[in-house]
Amino acid sequence: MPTFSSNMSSNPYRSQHCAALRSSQKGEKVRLSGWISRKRNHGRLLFVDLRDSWGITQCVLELNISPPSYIDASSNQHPVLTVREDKEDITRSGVKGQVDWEQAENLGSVSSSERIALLEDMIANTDSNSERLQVELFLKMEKLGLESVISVEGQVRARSAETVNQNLPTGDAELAVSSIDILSQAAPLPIPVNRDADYPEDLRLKYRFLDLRRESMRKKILLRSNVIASLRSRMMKAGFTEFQTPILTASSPEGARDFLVPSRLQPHKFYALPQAPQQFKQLLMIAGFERYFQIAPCFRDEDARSDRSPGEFYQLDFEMAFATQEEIMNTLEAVLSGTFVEFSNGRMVTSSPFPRISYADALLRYGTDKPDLRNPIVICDVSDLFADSAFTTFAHAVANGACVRALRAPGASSKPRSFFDKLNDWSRSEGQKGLGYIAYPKLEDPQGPIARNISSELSMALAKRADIKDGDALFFVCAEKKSAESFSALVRQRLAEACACIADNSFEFCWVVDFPMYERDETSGEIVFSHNPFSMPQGGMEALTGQDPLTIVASQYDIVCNGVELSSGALRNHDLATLERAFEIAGYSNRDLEERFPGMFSALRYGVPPHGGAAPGIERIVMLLAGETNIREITCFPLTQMGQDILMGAPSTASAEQLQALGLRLLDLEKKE
RNA sequence: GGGGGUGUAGCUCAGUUGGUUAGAGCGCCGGCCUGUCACGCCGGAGGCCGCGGGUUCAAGUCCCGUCACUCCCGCCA
Repeated sequence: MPTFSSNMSSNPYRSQHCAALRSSQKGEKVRLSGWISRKRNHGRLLFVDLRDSWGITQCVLELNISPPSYIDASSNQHPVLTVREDKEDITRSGVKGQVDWEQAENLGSVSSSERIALLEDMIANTDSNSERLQVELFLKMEKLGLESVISVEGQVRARSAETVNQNLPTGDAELAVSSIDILSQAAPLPIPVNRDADYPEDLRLKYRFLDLRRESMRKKILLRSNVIASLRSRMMKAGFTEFQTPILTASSPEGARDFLVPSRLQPHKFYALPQAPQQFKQLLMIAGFERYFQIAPCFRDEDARSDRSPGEFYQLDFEMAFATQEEIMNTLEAVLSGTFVEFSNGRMVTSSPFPRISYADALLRYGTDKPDLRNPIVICDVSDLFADSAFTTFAHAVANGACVRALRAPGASSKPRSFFDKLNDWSRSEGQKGLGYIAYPKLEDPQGPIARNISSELSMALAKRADIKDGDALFFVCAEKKSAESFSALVRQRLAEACACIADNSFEFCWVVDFPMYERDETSGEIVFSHNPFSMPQGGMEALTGQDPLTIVASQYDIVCNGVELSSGALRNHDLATLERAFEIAGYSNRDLEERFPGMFSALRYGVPPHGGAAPGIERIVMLLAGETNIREITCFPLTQMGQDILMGAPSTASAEQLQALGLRLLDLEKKE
């Protein structure tokens, strides 16, 4: 909670904020401003929870007035009005004498305007000025809708022991209101603000300014801000300088669809919004700024997912010159681990150094290049063990090039038969031939259809390789390599959930390194860049000229937390000849390179320091720390899945004048129909 | 581009095999209430059942189409 230290003695709205009230201020005169969060009206006692950016203070109004002189003071009725059925008779001037307190309980109701008129009359007939003010004040507050903005003045009171609210920092005090300024009245709310419940996405986005007033949303948005501040200060302490790079620019080498912005001064030409400041940060390296960073907005015109906004997101983009891959990784590791520890709230964070896993190992052991290490299950290859085995289904498949992967399910041997059958059915629904298993209630007593078909030596060998303990079960995925990898990743997740062995209160980091530089495009059969084309291949020019391209690995590294890829990074290919060769392998000529990346192409000829960097996604970091799986929950004003801003009405059509200025014409699609 | 989910009061939701006047909680309006903190109690208003078409004696309910939001695949460091 930030402290509020500015001197407010001259501020007309408040002398302190709503989180600061304490019983030690008893008797002090205080002015507060904020939103009416809740009201509790007891008829002659009214509580108002006043909320500002910092917290909540309970305000109290009381009606503690004696009846006016024309009322029989001995009657126990209070003077806030009830009137007779023959209310037609009642006029402002004629109230006197017609208020019949003896019969009040049997009387009908009056409209609120009548009530106010009567009260006004009563006030006029009241001798006491302070009582008149009390009634006025009470009515004024009573009428205000939730979320109206007011400024109140009053005296601080200590609450009696039994009325202290332990849930509020301000709970031992309250403000006895003596005056109210209505700054802005609120209409009835389309969505409640003072409750935490689920509301339809479109409604929340249409009234995002209300949605953001909710406590849970405030917390997440503030967390985001604090995380960014922490990242920024850690980067600066590590000697990095923040730079701004253009938003209106040319296409960058990331592979996504660009957002285009038409140029007015250059008709029929377009800017692209940056998919990442990749080229600019490399140009800054070449310009001699050796440690660059930026909380960089990035734009990619791709379809949304729950963890991926349609269009824009932020990265902690950084780059270092004269640095080795290890130095870059250590730098980022320190920043991320420090930030995660700072905001972890007691959750475990992997201690440095984070484990390093090769891309090939990751695919073997976890079936994915972004492993969730909270899951203790490790996949192992058992193709060789089954190759000449009596279990012919696997033996034949292995002979035909498939592989068999084994997954240990801790403690699953005691699960009922239906557990194994259901998993088998599921695997078929996922397009697999099945999901075989051996249950090991005791290591030397393997159970199940596969176990009956193979030698006990093989059962033991499998158990040994998979590190089976008494009570575990071992599952087998048998498929062509790529399919075996991706499916065993699903099985690994599913088994962990079934066996409840995922630690959900920790942040498990790892690095994945040695990514392949190239891969074969499955449809065209051609060799294409597997990831970032600007990465330096390990072995440099030698590797590019003397090696099968598909065996070349790049100096590229991903950092992964709980199965979420936070960032990829790389040493960049800073040598023009090597870069040209790298592109040549992927089918690009020097001319292609020069035309697509003229700035980089030119700059690489004038003295380039070896450099590299990475760019962790801000939203992914915040989502992990906030425990959210949906990016809209940590974004102030997100777009819908279809890329619309419901609140602001974007995207919208352009006027004919706007289009004309851009040299464009409206395509009249409607007329086509 | 493809597949799934949802759509009933201002909000959250219930609504049986297709069958009378579509319900509840919250909110709103009115009444009562001096220690609440999701205050409580009583009463009231509020509905194009997303939209369009179809089947039927009869549709919130079944069928077809469509729109919006959403989840996933494709796509995307």
